[in-house]
Amino acid sequence: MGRSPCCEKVGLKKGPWSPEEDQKLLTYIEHHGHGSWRALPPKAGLQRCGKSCRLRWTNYLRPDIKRGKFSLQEEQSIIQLHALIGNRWSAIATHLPKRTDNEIKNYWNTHLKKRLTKLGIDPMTHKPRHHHGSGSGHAKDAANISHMAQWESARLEAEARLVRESKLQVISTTNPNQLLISSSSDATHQGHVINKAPPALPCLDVLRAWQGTWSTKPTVRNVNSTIISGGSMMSMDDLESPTSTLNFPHINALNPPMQNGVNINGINENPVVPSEVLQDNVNVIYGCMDACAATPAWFVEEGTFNSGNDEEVGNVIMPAGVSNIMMEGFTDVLVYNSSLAGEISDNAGGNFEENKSYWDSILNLVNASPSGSPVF
DNA sequence: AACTAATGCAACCGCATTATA
DNA sequence: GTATAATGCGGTTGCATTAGT
Repeated sequence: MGRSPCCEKVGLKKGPWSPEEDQKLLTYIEHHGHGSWRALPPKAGLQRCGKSCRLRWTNYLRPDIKRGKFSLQEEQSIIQLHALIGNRWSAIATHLPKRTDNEIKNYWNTHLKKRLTKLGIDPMTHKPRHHHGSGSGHAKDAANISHMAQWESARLEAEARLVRESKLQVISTTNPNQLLISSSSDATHQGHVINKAPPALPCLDVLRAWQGTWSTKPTVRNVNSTIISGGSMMSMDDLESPTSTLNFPHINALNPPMQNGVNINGINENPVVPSEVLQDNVNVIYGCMDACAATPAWFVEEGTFNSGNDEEVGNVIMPAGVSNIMMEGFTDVLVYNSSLAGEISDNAGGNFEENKSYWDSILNLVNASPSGSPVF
């Protein structure tokens, strides 16, 4: 609630840290841990406020920090995650090992934002800037709207997840080759087993997963945004986002009734997956979020759901690099039914092919234009 | 060589959120 | 339930360095 008084106290040093100060802080934390940051400075012999010490430690002195040039993959991750969750630097940082939120934020503001701008991409919306006089402007606008809706829906789900996070329980991963998805109401029971293939895609690489999805199932055109989530099914109506301005009437109209929570849970002999949603061989996009992250990020991959064989809801391709820890956050399954896809697509005014092209074009531009290139 | 502009980054500020008494 | 302290987080600033003229 109240704001803590910080560096307003007179006599405390501000500004750049000297090597001596760094050494004092480092030595103290190595021996005692940081404990209460406020209490630390006098104990460590520093004329700094606790906040300044904490910042210096977390952004600079911490031993597990990688410094220096960002790799292409890191750049791509930042762009993708930023497109997905916006300026949530700490959340983005959780997916870039050894990088601090401050460093990522600076890198975005000083490098990536400018690059995207020069490429004609709005760094805030991640969509191409409007070109006047374009003959296909209307179609592109429609595609952009569709794209925005897709990602916004994912983002909304992520935000809604934060709200519900304390209520959700997840997962057991005793066998790395099995997924157990538990409901929030009964996390201690055995989960529903989903056999999975060995990891094949980069962890948290949303776009690559997206691309992989499309390369394997090119005929599917859109998603029925029914979300099966930790024991409760959500429609877009359930999503809580103060920032959202989008509505999805066409999607809501297709959602099945909400009274029965969807539960892909082993304790339930008869999983409450509405038949109109999960039918045999229905396509499934698995949304996977990292439970360790302050903000969830989404893996997107697909498999085929076979309701007739609970032990073999297989052919599921899990994103590569998904560790057991990450799998602990595997709480969500987006389900789409290709038989409904055309209808939704028509209503939405765009389709997945356009979105794929959109992301392909961005990544291709970025890939083709490393930091040193004149285009930047 | 001197000046100016641009750039990069560490650090600060202040609001929001969470923890605790 | 409320007030306060502690911490987290994103936006911004200011300074050092580099590039350009």
